[in-house]
Order: sequence, then C-alpha cells, then structure tokens
Amino acid sequence: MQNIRENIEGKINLKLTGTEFEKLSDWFVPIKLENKMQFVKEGQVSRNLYFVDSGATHTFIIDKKGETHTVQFGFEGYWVGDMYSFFSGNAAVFNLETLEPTILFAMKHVDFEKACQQIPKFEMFFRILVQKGYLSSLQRIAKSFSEDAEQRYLMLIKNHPDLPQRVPQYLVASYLGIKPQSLSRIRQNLIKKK
Amino acid sequence: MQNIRENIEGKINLKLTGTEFEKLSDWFVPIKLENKMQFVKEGQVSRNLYFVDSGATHTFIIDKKGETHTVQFGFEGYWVGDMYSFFSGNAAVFNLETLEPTILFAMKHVDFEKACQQIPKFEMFFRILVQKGYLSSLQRIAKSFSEDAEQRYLMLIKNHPDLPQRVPQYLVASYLGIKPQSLSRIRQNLIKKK
DNA sequence: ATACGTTCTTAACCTATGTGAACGAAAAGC
DNA sequence: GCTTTTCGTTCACATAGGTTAAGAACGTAT
Repeated sequence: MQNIRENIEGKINLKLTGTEFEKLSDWFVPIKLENKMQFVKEGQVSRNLYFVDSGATHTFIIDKKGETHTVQFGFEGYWVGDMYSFFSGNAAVFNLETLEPTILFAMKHVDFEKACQQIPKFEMFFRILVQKGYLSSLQRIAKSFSEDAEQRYLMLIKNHPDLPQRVPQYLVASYLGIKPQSLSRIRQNLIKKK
Repeated sequence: MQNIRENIEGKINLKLTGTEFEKLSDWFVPIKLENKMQFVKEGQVSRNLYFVDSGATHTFIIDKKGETHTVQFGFEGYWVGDMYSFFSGNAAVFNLETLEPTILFAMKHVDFEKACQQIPKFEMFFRILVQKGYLSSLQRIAKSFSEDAEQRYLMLIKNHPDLPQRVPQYLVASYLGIKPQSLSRIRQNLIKKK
C-alpha cells in the first residue's frame, strides 16, 4: 500500500493525511497472481481498477485473424484495467494478463465512487491519470505514423531499458505493431550498424 | 448554446436545470473563425476548451520532416483543444486549425474549474468525455496495427460519410497515416473492384 | 539424459506503401 | 479574363515490413 500512497502523492504533488490513507487502504484489495494469469477478459464485465504493486502485465486485443496486439504494458507503479468496462459497466474491450508473478491492488467501482466523493485528492489524482494516459495515447498514434519500427523500438527501449529482459520479444513486436520476425531483423540490422 | 446543452444532456442522460444552463452560458464565449485559421499552436499555452458549434477543425502535429499528421477531426458537436495544455498550463503539444468557416464556443480553464465545482453534472459529463476519448484512441492504435489503409479508409468514410466532401484528401491521408498518392491509389483500386 | 514445446533467428520471396516526378484540373489571386 | 498555386492522379521504381518455412537455442517435464 505504501507504493500506492507514494504514487498518488507524486502525481498530485500533495501529501495524503493519515485518515485519507487509511480510508483508501480499506478499498484496495491485494491480489497475488502467477505468471500468465488473465485477470480481465474481453467481452466480460470488469468493474475493477488495478494498481501494479510488483510484477508486470500487458493489455491486449486479439484481432479477427487471431493475432495479439499489445496496447500497453504495466509495471510496478502502473494503473491498469479496462477503463471502459470499469466506468460504464459494459463488457471489457481489452484483455489483461500477467507477464510475471504479480501483485496487484484492486479497487471495485463502487469503492472508487466512494473514494472520489470522500477524498477529493483522489478524484483529482485520477483525473490527471486519465488525462495523461489519453494524451500519451494520442501522441503514440502520431509517432506510429511518423516513425518507422526501428525508431519506435529504439525509443521504447530507451524509455524502458529493462523491457527486453522482462518481456518476450514477440510481445514487444506486438506493441510496436510489427511481426516477431521483423523485430528480429531490425535488431540484427542494429547490431550490424554498430 | 442550445447545441452545447443537448450535447451535455445527451452524454450524461440527465437534463440540466435552467439555473445550471444559465451559469454554463456565462462561461462559454462564442468565437467566429474563417477557414484555415489556426487557434491553437504547438509550443504555446492554450488554456481553452472548445466546442465546435458549426464548421470543422483538425488537430495535428508536424513531425521532424515537416509532415503533418492529423490526430483528430472535429465537426459540429465535438469538443476539441489541446487537453494537455488546458489542464497543465504547459505548452500545447498539438495544433488546431479550422477547415471551414467555423463557430466555436470557448471555455477558459478558470471557468472550467468553477463549472466543475458548481455543476457536478458538468464534471461528470467531462469525465465521461475524456474517458471515451481515451478509449477510442487506444482502439485506434490497435486498429492501425491490425488493418491496412484500405480497410481503415472504408471504416472512416462509413463512420463519416460526409468527410470526403468536407475535408481535403491529403488531410484524410494524414489521418490514415499514409501519403496522398497512396490514398489516391487505394481509391482507384476500390473503383476497379466494383 | 531425452524429448517436447516455445521463442528467436535467418532467409527467400511477396506486397503495401513511400518516393519522386510529371500532368491536368480546380481554386485562388490579380 | 488570365495567371499562379494548390490539389488530385498516375506511373515507375524503391523499401519496410509481411509471409512462409526451416532450423537453432532455450526451458521444462518426463
């Protein structure tokens, strides 16, 4: 829970009082998951919000051809889940799965509503979180059109140097929007260039 | 202003009271713009939120090679602006420009804060708006990886049948992430297929 | 140790889109 | 009206990434 506290305080640049933190603690339930456990399924309602305390997750869709496309990875300190299902109560659009043994903290939507009402700082925090996520996804669209896969790969490992060690290469490829073979070729080219 | 009222009420499935609507009216300022007027510039702060009352806009970035990439179009009933700059007060990341003579309603950030505090329905409305935008941008990323430009084009004009009449083709191409020549070729192929 | 499945690599070939250039048509300016 | 840009089309060629297939490397279970 300490990680959540620091995460929230860091984003809003304000400290939570002891009372506020105690309340929040009641609404977060720890969940321990093994590797490769799916905890949100497309088509099923998931009214939970998750905080990744340790481990790693990915959010993905499966297209008509049966191919997986990674929408985002989630590591320690990330907030993940299917926001659409969480807020609307409709079926989820995305799948979420662990990539390592992972500890999550889950918050139910009803408790989220309480948290927003009783702790304005939490609502503020969450608004900022969604806005940042929105912005970064818009920028990702723009980048995916103006940069080739090699540049996107270099940028990705620059921002997440530990990613290649933690995530299988075919998932990195699915995040970049290319096939595993192509990523392998790109990596080969990069070695030759040096 | 009637358009704004209907837009808000439609999204939250609740009616605004007369008092609520009067307050909101005070915070929205109409702006009349000619064609090709830029009203948000990358690098400059823009603490405004805009409602497109009539006309059309596009949100775009210009990459290192000097090429334009359309992030979204905005028609009647759309809410546009650089959300990042609006909320954070930092420099805008995007550019916004009219594609037709356009009437906007602008709301300043300070008034937005008042509106959220005084009219909970407005805050609710806006939260839903941002969440839906976020979701659809995530789905757009996934689609851009699983579908080719022809399919994306067909889907786009299916959702916006009037788009080809209102928007120059090179901007449609910049939205699809391809060059104008490629869109021209794709359109030619579609005609031949029939 | 062996066998099996999974991931990664390599290579030959294919396809969608990019590039550059030329041309005509439409729009904008004078 | 004419001239000048801007926009859309077409073509020949270039290239990034997809496809298919084979094998190597690695981990895990037996």
